[in-house]
Amino acid sequence: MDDVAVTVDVVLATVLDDTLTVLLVQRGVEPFVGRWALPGGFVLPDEGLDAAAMRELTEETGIDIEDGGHLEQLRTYGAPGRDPRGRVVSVAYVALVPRLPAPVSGTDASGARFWPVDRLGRARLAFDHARIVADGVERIRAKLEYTTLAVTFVDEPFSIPDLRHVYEAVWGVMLDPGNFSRKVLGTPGFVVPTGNRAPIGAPGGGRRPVLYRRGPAAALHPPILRPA
Amino acid sequence: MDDVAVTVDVVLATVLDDTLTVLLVQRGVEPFVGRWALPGGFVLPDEGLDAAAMRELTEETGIDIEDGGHLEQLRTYGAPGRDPRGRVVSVAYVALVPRLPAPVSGTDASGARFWPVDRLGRARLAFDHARIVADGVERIRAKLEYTTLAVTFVDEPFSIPDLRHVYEAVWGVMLDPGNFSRKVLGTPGFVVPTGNRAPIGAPGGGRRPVLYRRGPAAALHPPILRPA
DNA sequence: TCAATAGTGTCTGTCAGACAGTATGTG
DNA sequence: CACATACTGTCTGACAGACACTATTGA
Repeated sequence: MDDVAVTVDVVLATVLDDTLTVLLVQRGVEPFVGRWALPGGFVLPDEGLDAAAMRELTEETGIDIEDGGHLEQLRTYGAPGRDPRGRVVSVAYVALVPRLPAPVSGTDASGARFWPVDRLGRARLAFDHARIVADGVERIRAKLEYTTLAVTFVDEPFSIPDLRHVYEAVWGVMLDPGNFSRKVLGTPGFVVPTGNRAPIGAPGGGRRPVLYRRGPAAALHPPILRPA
Repeated sequence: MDDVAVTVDVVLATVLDDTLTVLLVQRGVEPFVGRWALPGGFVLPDEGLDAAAMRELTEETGIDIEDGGHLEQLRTYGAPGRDPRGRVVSVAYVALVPRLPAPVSGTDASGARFWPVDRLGRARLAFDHARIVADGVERIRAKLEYTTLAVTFVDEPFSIPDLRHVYEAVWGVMLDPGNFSRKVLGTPGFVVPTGNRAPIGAPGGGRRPVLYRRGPAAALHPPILRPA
């Protein structure tokens, strides 16, 4: 009755070069040697699921979710046959972090890099990880609508246009700068002003935007909806 | 590494007497003998998670989700110590069904009944099932906003006021009959008219409402939002 | 100077909610 | 008749999206 193994897998997402990307590791062991996969691994006997997700992420990539990041459970994948080694049930997580130092490979992985989510057709992911990534990306896109999670993708301090670039990258659309600015500033607790403006010398010219930090609000009322 | 057991637990909800209720079974075996708990049990070695949820529901209560019901994964609970028998990770599900025949007790359960969700303080649920029920109820309340799931709570054919009573029961609020009717009929594919009206002889008098069946639409654009 | 960007003002169409008014049923 | 319920009409305030306009910067 308990020859079932439980693993965690993490869809770690960030915005790089105005593109939504997820972290994949190249597998160094069987099965699927050399293929790209989500960071993850077996849950230890006395370890909570969230703790396991954070530990595996650190072990395989050197990334610590604690500083400014966000981690939440996505869903659980348990179809028989999804892992050739036997019955493996995987609890998937989604993690969001600001721009990062380059990930480090861990013991079980021979490489790690961020992949743009719209270039994943090339990656030939191991197991059912393509499906898990797709579900995770959709979760992220949906959550930007009615939560303030977008701020976990930017470093402080940030400007309203920085935040807009996050929405544009994640949703793959262009938003009206004026309407977006009004919307964010009209939501109490979304961002708090620092009193400063961006330093002189930014490329392209233009008025220097006001800088903000993350606010205390978590939910968004009213939501910022994706264009139809 | 795999002395972890995987179970499924099901929050089966229905609307009875204009009240949202969930099905609980009284445990007949240790641990927590005599306490109320969610129907559920161990996943079999070659069984998918969804299939396990349906099987356990039928075994413990005699209820088959197939006819007109809805089943979806809720989330996974895996804190160490949540089950005194050892490490047990539980994949929780939410199920919605129309009014039902009385549930039958199964082998592992000495009783089964529907509990109104606002009377669960009395029930002293086993394990962490109080938390799971709370999460499931919140999922249901949220999903009524932007999906057509409410129709899975009513028998066909049904009237717009029937559907409104579902929303009122689940959300615990009163809705404006006129605005609700306009909203539902203005959403293509939510309901399809049968051409009939409710039979003469309903209690309370009043104009006979038009009867409908479930429509093909799953999502709701725009959503029906809970009042603030 | 021109080009680019930040942010405000303003208008318009859509929609939610309040509520009046009409149609149709029971007692 | 009185009364209850179903449903339509209509108004108002909030908001999204389009877009003009001003302010501020680099080249």
